Amino acid sequence: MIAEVIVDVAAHPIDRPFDYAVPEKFQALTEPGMRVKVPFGNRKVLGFITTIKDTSEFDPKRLKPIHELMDVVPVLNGEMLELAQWMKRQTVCFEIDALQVMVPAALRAKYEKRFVLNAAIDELPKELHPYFGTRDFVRAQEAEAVYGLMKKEMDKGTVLADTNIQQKTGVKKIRMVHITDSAEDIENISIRANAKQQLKLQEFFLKHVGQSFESSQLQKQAGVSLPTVNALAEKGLANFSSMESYRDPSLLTAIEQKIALDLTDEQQTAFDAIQSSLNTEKTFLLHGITGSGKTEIYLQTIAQVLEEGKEAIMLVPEISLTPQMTIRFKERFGDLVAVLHSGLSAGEKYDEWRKIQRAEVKVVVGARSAIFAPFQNLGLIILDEEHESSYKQDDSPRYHARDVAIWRSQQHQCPVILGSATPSLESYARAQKGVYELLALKNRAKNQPLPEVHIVDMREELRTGNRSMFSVELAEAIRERLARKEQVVLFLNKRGYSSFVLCRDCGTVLQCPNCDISLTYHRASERMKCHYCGYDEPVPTTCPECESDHIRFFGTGTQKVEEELAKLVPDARVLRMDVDTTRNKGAHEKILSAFGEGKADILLGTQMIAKGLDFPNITLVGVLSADTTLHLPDFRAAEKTYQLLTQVSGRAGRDVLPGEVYVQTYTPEHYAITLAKDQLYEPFYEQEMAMRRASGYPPYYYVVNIQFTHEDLMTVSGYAQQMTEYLRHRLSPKTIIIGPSASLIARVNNRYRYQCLIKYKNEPKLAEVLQQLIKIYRSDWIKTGATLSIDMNPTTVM
DNA sequence: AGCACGCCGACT
DNA sequence: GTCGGCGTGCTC
Repeated sequence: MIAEVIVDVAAHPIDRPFDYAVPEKFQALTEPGMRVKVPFGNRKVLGFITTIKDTSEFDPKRLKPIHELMDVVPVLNGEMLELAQWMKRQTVCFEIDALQVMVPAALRAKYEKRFVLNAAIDELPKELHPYFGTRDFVRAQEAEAVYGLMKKEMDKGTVLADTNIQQKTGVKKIRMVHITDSAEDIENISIRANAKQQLKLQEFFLKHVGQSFESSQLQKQAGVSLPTVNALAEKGLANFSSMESYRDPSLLTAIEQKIALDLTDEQQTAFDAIQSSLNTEKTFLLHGITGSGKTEIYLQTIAQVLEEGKEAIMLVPEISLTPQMTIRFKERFGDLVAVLHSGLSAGEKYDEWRKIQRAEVKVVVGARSAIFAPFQNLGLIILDEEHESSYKQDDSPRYHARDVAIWRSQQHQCPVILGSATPSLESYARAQKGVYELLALKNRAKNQPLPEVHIVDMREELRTGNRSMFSVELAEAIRERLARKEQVVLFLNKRGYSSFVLCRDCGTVLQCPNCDISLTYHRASERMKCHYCGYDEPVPTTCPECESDHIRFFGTGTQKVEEELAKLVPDARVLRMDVDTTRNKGAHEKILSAFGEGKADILLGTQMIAKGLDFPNITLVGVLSADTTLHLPDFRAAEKTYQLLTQVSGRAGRDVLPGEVYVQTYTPEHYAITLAKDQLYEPFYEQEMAMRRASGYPPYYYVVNIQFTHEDLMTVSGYAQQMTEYLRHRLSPKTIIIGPSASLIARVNNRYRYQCLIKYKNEPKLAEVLQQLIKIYRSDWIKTGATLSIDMNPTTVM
């Protein structure tokens, strides 16, 4: 028996199956999709079995045996193994990366080098004795000081080098206490009269003869501590066992079950359309304005799917930001829901994943990677806010959850619903062409009017001498809400901005020494940090250039707004939500629920408040600067701006109170802003499509971004130039190749970055040419320390 | 990627 | 003379 294994080494020459002999003792158990420990070269690595076969092309005498099976039940099923190969082709990634991303991080390998004793300890020099202590191994890291001595022993053979492979986190075990079923024994045991605790526990035991408890529960109920339990156990009154358990991440205690709401006519039409296609592979684009009740359609469709005995995946951009979505799912489906989001620990994610694998849950709500939920009988996949860029992973494997969703829907013959108030141009174009079926919700579910949006020309404000961040109109509106005890959301479009330190004398802005980017000020730690390479340093007291002490924190960020706000409305209670205030676990939820309970008048935040905020008392939304995303050098700048403005505006007036929105901008005539005002998606779509057609970007063209990095500027620009020439010669003349040019952030971590862009409509040779390119890179450039990364269908080209 | 093998400079 | 620098070649 031979197993093909994809080993856990991400490198081009290794990116193919290696054959291993399956030892007799494993043969009955071995299956594709299991993780194995295998010898590879002179070390051991983890790998995934992809195929079992009888014969190998490889010289049978040189086949090595599988060292160990890591699983009893495969962690990946056949569908996932096939999906990994598809992802490898589609995203040009290593197969091992595709396999790893499907498995919870807790199961990924942790490698630790060790020295293992291979002789009696007294054969070793005295200096080494303390390192081994009671065990026969020592972690290499702990023995750095005696590396030379160890090496000598290794030459002698008295010490061996080994790699210990462990998964990161395992199954949580809890200790169970089983009380003996003999009341007599309990009564007759002798306990010293002054051992009060033991006597107390004895009494408890008598009341619960023969019963079992979780150790922690027993201690709580009997009012004793663990040593007391141990003492009685030693006397034979109880024994212990360990039981698998799930970690309980739920902050959502005691959720009341709720029943389905009535659908509006529009919702009903959309629901019916989906329902009649439940057993076909079909993609729906559910285009519903903000507040039109898309979630209710999701919930009822899922209910339908569950009734047919199938399972559903619900993707949300980042669930920790939308606790309300989670709550609604739990209200409707209770324990049948698993939740996967970035706020969970590795162990908690693993437990949720196991519930899915064991078919204990039927619905999973989660972020991007939840698309790999190992359901066997998938009946529906939903991507809410399908236009969100977080659905595409920005490092290898650079997959898009939407593409994976559609692939899985073909496997399972089930529909996909892409929901959005502001669909990506790609999706809407596909709907127009009939590739997806378009379902439209044009009215808000509770029939509230759309909020009234005012566009404020900040150039006018400047002309009239208002240099503050708040226009007169917005300031007035804020005061008005405060007087009416209604709530305000202020949105700072922070992209492109950050809190930096500027010298007021010479204009120097503190830069990262390794990257071409300014350092960001972190108030909590009083340090300057680089968001690209992690470099940090203390905040300087004098300017490093001119030594002036007029150097100060220039907070164009939320903190600065908060200060100005305090001057504007001193009595207002302000909650700030940004990366600084949400660093701790559960901080999002806390801030949001505090705001929901009316503990603050104003919520001030960045991108992260644009979504999911659904509170009835919010009647005013202010966008402080709409322009920051608009002028980014990216083909999606207008689309992003339109989406963001629509999303933020949608936070106002979601209940009975009407909403109002103020959008401050220096370019009030831009179509992304004027059309977002009244949520005129289709005109925006038409106009943006015309722009894309003219400039040759998606959805008219497919795009591939190829990036090179090297520590030497001339080398990398040279490679990029050669590569671009190569592509120009190999690809068809209709394909447009842009560049090479320096990336927007031209240096990160002391490495220079160049990129080139391929824009094509039809390029049958593309895959082949890219493989050739990788070959050239592999055979020559990699040796000089260059890196190459290929991003198929990038979401941004900056 | 990691690790061993292999061939040339600065130290006990 | 040896320790150790990193070039290059392989991994079922």
